[in-house]
Amino acid sequence: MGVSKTEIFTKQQNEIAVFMKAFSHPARISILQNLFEKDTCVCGDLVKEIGLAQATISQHLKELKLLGLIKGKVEGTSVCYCIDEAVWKHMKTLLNTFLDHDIKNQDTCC
Amino acid sequence: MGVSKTEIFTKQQNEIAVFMKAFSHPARISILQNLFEKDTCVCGDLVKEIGLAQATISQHLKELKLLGLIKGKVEGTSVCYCIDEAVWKHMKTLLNTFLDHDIKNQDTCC
DNA sequence: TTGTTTCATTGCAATAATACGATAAATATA
DNA sequence: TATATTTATCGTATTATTGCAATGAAACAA
Repeated sequence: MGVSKTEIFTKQQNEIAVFMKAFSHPARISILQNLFEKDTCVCGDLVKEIGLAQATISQHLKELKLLGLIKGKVEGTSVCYCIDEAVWKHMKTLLNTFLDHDIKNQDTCC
Repeated sequence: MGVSKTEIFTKQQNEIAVFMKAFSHPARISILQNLFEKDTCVCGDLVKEIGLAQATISQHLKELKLLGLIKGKVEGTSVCYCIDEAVWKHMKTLLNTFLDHDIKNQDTCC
């Protein structure tokens, strides 16, 4: 994309953007929803469930794992993925500081 | 990025991803925070405040406007941008249906 | 009218993201 | 050991995103 100038923004602004980017693709939304609903902990199940190539799902899982939102446990030849509760809570708190702003000056402008 | 296969996901999953993408760049986070804090309603103020080129800020504003999150009112030679409260609320409700999941099976797996 | 200010658009270069086939790596099974 | 199963990684084609200089367009001021 051309380099984002992260250095001119605050740590918090960059961190919010990074989490939001993790959620900016419907495949990753679907993966996380599946993990919440359980049963489909395993990579292969997600591939069947979602309908993208195995390599693609694996790549999306890697991104979520890199951010810490999910963790994987090897079980034989398959891998079980789960949400990391602590990171998820941290993320939610962070995003809410941004989303829960009050809208002022609704009358004085626009 | 290669084409995202939006057709294999639900309407809701795609809509969540679209809003998240709007927030996936620190410049757009900063713009919205500025609009919340008011004073810097005007495009030129945002350019000074944030420190990206005028063309770049204008482009980010366009994306947010296209999504409906902000609206602009021409005032002479300048343009005043504000949050669209209704769209913002809709977005928050939508994102919370995703973010507010309960984490089950924390014991049975991973 | 002429110049000034402010914002949007265009065009381009650089880089990131998406998707998938092919293949490697690791474990289980016969 | 040989084969099958499952996941990760590599390579690559395609498309999207970021950023900015240059230029337009619109409103204002002199």
